[in-house]
Amino acid sequence: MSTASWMPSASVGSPSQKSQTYPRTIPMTEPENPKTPPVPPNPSVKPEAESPGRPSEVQKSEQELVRADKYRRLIEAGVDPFPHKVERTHSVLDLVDAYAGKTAEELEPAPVRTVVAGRMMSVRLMGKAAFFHISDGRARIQVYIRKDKVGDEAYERWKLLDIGDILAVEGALFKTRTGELSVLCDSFTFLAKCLHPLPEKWHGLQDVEIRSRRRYLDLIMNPEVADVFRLRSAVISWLRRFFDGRGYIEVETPMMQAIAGGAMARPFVTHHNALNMDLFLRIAPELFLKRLVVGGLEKVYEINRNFRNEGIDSEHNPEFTMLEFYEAYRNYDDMMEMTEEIFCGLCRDLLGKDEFPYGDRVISLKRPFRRVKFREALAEGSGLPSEAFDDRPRIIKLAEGLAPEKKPVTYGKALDIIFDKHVKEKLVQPTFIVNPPKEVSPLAKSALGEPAEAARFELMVAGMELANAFSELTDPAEQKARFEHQAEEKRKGNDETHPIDLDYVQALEYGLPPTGGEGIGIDRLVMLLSNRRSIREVILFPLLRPREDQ
RNA sequence: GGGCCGAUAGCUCAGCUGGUAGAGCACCGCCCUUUUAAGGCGGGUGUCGCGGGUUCGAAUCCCGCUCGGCUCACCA
Repeated sequence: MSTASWMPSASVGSPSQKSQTYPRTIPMTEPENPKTPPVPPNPSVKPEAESPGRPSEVQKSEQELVRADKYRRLIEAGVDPFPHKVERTHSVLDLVDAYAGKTAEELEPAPVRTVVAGRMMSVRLMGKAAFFHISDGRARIQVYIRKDKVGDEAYERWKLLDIGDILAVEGALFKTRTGELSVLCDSFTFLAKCLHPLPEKWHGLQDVEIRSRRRYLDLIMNPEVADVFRLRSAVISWLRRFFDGRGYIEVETPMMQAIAGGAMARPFVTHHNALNMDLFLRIAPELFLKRLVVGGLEKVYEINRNFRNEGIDSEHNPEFTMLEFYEAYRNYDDMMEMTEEIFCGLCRDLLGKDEFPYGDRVISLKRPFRRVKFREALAEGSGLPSEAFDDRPRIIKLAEGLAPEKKPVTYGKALDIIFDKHVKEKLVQPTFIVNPPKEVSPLAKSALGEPAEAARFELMVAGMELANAFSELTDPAEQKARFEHQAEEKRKGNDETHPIDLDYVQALEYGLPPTGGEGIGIDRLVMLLSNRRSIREVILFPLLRPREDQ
């Protein structure tokens, strides 16, 4: 939303003019605007507070008109509408942490003076005095304002504030009769007007759509939402410390790529005008990171966005954050060790325990995690005997029955389908699914002694795939053959294939040392640790269709 | 993209087989100087998501659309 046209310009509120009468009537009706809605019949609202001029030409509600009018009266009373700064002595959290535990007797002899600022979240007005709470997002504190303390003029001006307004309060700390830490207000400073009513104090903001579209409102009303994003930030900095401490370097590889490789997914297409070429937003950084390992950067990691042009649901957002890391002279067994260290370390350091709830289950992150071969997991989850998986036509037929729209179904793909349908959701406790079929892993080495299997694992927790790692395929000829096989699959109508990247093959021809690589989906990791069932709860601004009225 | 469900006051929600919309909070007026979901008295502030249709009459029934949720497909 652009700046509201009815807002006073900066000069209007400048200090030199602050004692003058506000020179403009507010709000201004644009005379040529025939859509200006009729004035609602409300005798309590002054006529000049009506006829809104919001750029969107959306009619203001009664409460918005009241707020706009109070704001105008504040400015007319000489209040700077946009002050530059306020010197706080404490954050709200500072005060609560330091003094909430003190008794009235401890506070009284030497009252602590404070200047504290926040958003007014509730008001209890009692004639010549009032209590209200202010919040700065991390904590809230009560303020007691008395007419005989601040003076008649200031008290009347305070009454022009609404729930949602931001102000600074100066005064001394005390405890009320009921024992609540409070600030006895000597004076206050207006800092920002909230021109819209806030959601209800008791139920708050529930509407999932509004919570995502106007995340700021969600954050104002639902403090636990901010906790999720603080946790997300802590997860990412923990991971950076982890890798930095092990001699990894953090790198950034292209977001815009001529060939969208490193995974099998549909990319977004964009266009470069000067080069007159289409480019793809990356679906994975993998092939670039391994080029760096070829170049001698033996330990690299990247935490960044990937973009996949696929469906949206509670586990998928078109842009999502991925950690990928590669270490030379390692294999996937080493990556399994590291994965355990990462998950258990995060849990221990950020949650302070090795168990936590997820939905109606308790997830227990204790080393070592269970390790199950892909085929054994299939047998376990599907109820079929292990030998049944040697009967290839039978397995393909079974998979075709489970997912009739997926053609052609190869043996490897059939195993994948059965896994997704029968096994995945049963894997609640952390489980490494080891050695999936090679043909769905075109960038991984074959498992030692098992040519049909990939030297790869996926970590499943709470039915979600949290990590995916393998011993990287380093043989350029083999890699080229795998790419060509993918292209052949594509010609057969399989749209889940990896594109040929001959430049990457050339990099391999210079020699990629044995390398272990892994990807961890940050969004899902945060979902897990914060007990959120939807990816939209851990992404500040998830993709939504735009709305005209927003 | 398919199926199911939803959209009513600023917010959270009621509203039956069709008869011109209600509650709590918020808001407005009055009273109230230690309240805390403050309290008392008075006031409903609405394009019932949008557009058609049926009907004497539609929030309600039918059709189309928009946005969202769940789910299936796709994907991580």
